Amino acid sequence: MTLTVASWNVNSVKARLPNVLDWLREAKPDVVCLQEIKTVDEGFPRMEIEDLGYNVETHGQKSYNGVAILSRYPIEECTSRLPGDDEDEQARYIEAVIAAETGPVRVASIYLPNGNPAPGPKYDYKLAWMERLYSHAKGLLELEEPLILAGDYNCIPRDSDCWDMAVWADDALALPATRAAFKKLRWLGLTEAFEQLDGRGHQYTFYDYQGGAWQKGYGIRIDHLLCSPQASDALEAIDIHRKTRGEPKASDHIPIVGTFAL
DNA sequence: ATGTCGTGCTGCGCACGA
Repeated sequence: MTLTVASWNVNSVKARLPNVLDWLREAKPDVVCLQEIKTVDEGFPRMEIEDLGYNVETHGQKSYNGVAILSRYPIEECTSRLPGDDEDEQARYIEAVIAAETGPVRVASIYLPNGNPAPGPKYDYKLAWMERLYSHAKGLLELEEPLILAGDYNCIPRDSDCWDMAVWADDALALPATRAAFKKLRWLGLTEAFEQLDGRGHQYTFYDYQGGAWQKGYGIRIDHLLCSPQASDALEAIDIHRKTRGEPKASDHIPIVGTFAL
């Protein structure tokens, strides 16, 4: 059996509904982690997606942020709060246990803060959020189960993951402290799926709407699947579905899809 | 730097976030 797990920042699920439905019909992913749904739970196009055979869990917010998990398999536990800050109102995390054929698989949909401008309070929030994610992931890894933390990490891990490092050097997505926090997360024992099976430079998951970035090839790789050892051992393929970026009314992000023997 | 996009109110143009 294989389980495909995708991550896609859709930049408004309501504005993107035709694109999302087309892609679900074509790619038929088993599990999808969505980010930036930009709607409250009641506004999520639940029925349209359920009609394609998905169970749906959302953690929405008005206007900004918002995450969701779609699954062709039953969703067991589901929580939508990253521990560590009771004051945090931003909907950036949802975690669920998927009842896959071979057993439970824990999946989280992550929308890590952008952090610009840096330095500043937004960057402080980003780094604090990454520290909270680190602490939470540490606990999850102790469960020793297949775990996939999928999402828009707003982190460019390497210079070769962007089209021109000179442009991004001072950006919150590439600053040394951002990379260090991302590295620290991986050092817990999480494997980045793309790095494990591919690792080439310049394989982007985001192209800005501005300045004809898509046409010029000016992209960055910021959407990642981080895998526990039990998930990493089962990883068979990783694909970036570039075709979606060329469609009318495309999201600025591209889905990344992992295939697991789970 | 910018030939951008989506949301929602200050509302039919603008501010904000990305």
